Amino acid sequence: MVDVVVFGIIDDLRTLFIKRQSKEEAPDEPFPNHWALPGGHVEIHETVEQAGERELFEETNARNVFMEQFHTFSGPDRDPREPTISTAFYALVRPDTLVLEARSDAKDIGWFSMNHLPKLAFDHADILKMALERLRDKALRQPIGFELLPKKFSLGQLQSVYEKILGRALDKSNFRRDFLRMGILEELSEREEGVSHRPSQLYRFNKRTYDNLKKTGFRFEI
Amino acid sequence: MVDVVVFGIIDDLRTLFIKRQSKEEAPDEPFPNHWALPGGHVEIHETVEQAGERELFEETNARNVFMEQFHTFSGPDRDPREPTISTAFYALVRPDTLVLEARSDAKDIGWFSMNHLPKLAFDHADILKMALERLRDKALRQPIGFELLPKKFSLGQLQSVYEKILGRALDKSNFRRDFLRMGILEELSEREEGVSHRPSQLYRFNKRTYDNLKKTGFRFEI
DNA sequence: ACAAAAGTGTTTGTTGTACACCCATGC
DNA sequence: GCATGGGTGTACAACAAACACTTTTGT
Repeated sequence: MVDVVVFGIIDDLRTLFIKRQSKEEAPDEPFPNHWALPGGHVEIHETVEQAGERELFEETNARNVFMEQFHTFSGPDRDPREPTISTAFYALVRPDTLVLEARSDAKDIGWFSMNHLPKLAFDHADILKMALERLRDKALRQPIGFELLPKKFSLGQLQSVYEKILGRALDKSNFRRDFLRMGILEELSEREEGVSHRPSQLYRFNKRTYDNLKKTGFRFEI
Repeated sequence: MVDVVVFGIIDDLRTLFIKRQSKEEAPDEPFPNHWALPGGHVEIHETVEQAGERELFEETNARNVFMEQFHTFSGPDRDPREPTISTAFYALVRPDTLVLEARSDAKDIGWFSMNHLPKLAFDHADILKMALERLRDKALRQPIGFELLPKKFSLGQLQSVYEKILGRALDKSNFRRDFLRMGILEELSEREEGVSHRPSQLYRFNKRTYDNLKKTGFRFEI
């Protein structure tokens, strides 16, 4: 099996859950009416990565999304029906680019803020908890903030993303200095428009430069 | 399935492999006479962690060993017989405490230095490569060097372990300063004996202090 | 003029890095 | 006395952290 923790930013950091069917709709299914992570079985010809991507696509119609395996959960009691082994992934998406769609076997689909979670099915609360830990760890060591932003963004937006992931405030001056020093941001000739304050400079992430730097032993770190 | 990469230090950093049977002994088994990682199936009542521990015990008679899950490998072509999904672990042991034992279905068992590896079965070379990456990453952020040393050790031994894990030289003065500053080493009233140079002070790792420090947000780092 | 966020500069203390050097022991 | 690894001290550069300040926009 695979389970996918989908992170996106809508005001704050949120994750995507799917509502399971009621007792009447599916008498044999455990955790009726509970919210659960998107996921499912691995097909015979697939890798677990492919299965994760497929499941995500089925729910969100999103392709080419940042996704990383982080842990495999197992044990005889995870699912009351039978022992299961499930590899868990976290994915980073931009919610505005998705087309959510509750499939036949799901009643509903929705975003939940980390501080207002519903009751979750199975051990999905544990999976979510670990996903968040890993995401935070990752954010400090690899430039993944961009995955949650549009191509063009301001340093203010970028800082905000990192603050939401890490759950703590960052110093503006230091954040900018550090990020610009790395040289992986490309300054565009565009600026923000229509805001009632000084418009911000827009940047984009230069993946090529980052990849080159990585080869030379450079280590991203916040 | 589970696979276990067992690391130990014998002169340099080595890993434990098991020799598969020959074509004559087991005509239907793939990779005859190849060396392979210890591993096997997950029993119905087990977690993958328990399966990893069991497999390790069966080969080495070692219990209570540091072991960590690091990745799940999958895909239809990993095993020529059938698609398999295997969760991989790395373990840290002290080779002198083990009782190696080639089980019925294995011809031989042995330690191999990372720079003199034999031809490996399946995708075990990939698994080993990732295990080493993860081990190095871990070594920089968590005090695991002790797992490869006896209870009592000198700072020189400790530094040597880290150098072997990381594959690069470390500055003696800085290494000592940093480690002692953390306060997780307990100075013993013993010193090294019978060496033809100044005898070294012996220490032991104080896990309780480390756990307390961790709670206060302390982060081990080299 | 004011609010609001963008953007800059500076100061202070801490840490990383690279050395040079002294110490205790066996041979 | 010499070789060997243990153990210490220091100087410089780089960096983290905290904070105050200036700039540019819309209302």
